[in-house]
Amino acid sequence: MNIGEAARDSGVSAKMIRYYESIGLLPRAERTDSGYRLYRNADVHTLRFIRRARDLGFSMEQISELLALWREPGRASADVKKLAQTHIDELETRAAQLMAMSRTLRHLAEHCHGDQRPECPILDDLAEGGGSNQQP
Amino acid sequence: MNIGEAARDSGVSAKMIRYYESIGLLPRAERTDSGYRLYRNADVHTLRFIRRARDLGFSMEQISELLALWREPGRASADVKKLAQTHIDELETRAAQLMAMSRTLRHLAEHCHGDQRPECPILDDLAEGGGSNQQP
DNA sequence: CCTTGACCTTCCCATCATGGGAAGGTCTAT
DNA sequence: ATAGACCTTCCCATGATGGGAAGGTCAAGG
Repeated sequence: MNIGEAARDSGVSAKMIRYYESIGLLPRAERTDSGYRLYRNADVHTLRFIRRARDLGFSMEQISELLALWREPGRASADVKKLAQTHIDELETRAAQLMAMSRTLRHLAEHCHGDQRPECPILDDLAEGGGSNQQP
Repeated sequence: MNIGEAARDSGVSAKMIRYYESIGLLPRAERTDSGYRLYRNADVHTLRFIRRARDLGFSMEQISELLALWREPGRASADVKKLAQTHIDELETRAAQLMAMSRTLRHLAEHCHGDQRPECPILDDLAEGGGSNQQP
């Protein structure tokens, strides 16, 4: 099948398929005589793997490692789990940072009248810097 | 003062100060005869405002609006609050997405032995796609 | 046989906020 | 006068993705 069909079947855009090939995440695709890339069902399978890993927030580099482990029959599940755990920790760290920002902002917004008057603790905090809001 | 001192005093790198000027977030700085940018305490104040807003995750565009409101004595606090609320919602949405990814991955990792054996539910899920994990 | 439209190719540009670094000018203290 | 710290502008890179242009290919229908 051509790249368009592979894209539709996998949920990965044709643009991204080419990009993944260009950065070496995917092997160079076979080509027709006229230069069109050719894909088989196994390739679509791989593309779906990549899309799901992206949906779980893995970086391209991590996905590259996941693909290598996936293709290696003798892998140790410990290696996969370690990779996953690293990513879980990162996701939770990032989520915690966002929540901390949100919490700070919510506290400020609570005390903002939100009417026609100009007084606003949100701007006051930004201007005067009530101190760091990123707790140690 | 020169840009380096303004950078140290505000916590915004010299590189970023020039960038903010280039995108119009800051007015063009005064210059010495030899072309050096000149800053006053009020400018450092503004830079700190920007840095704090960045620390709270606001985008440059939002910061631009916040600065405009800050400088406008007749602003309505409602406008500030609305901007903040939009951002709070976005932060919480993003945090929730990260947490959803983390939760899915944690569940998969729980069932992964994490030893020398190759069987691994994490890879299985990526390969077979236990279905969407992003709830509707 | 030729046209049309859908598809493919490569190449370049843009995002967002930030940093790195090069090449070259300026300032200050010795 | 010279060293060293500082400044200037300009270009490039990030990560993952999309947009779009210019041009080649293919299948179907007249």
